[in-house]
Amino acid sequence: MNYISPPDQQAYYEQVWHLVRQVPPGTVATYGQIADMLPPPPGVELQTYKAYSPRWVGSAMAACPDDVPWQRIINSQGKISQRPGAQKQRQLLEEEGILFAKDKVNLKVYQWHGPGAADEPRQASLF
DNA sequence: CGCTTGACCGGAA
DNA sequence: ATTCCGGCCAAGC
Repeated sequence: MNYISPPDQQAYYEQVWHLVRQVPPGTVATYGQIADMLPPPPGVELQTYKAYSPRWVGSAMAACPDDVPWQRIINSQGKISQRPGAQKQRQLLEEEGILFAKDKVNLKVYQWHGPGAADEPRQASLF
């Protein structure tokens, strides 16, 4: 299988973690979605970024600190990618109230819409 | 030093 | 719906 890594892996991972920490309980985001919310690192062509960034997000999840809700990141099909620990991920999501139908969640219902989206708690307006 | 192995995704067949 | 393919790196053994 092909693979490439971001130029500054650590810096990129930290951006991913920062974003994932904002995903609220009871909602999910996809690897590709998280990747698309971040800018391509310096020197990475957009095309290259689009091709590999979802996997970079996956790698970031594999190495994330304990305070990152890694379980809320699933694949673009609404399923939990096969790996050791997948069962626990599903359990954690179900504990947050997410329902699975035939091993997949309905993204139209549970997908996070990004920072500042309508379903997000928000700080009071500055005006 | 030389393998092996990765939390992905969209389009084509 | 399902399988296959390209994308072409770096850490760990």
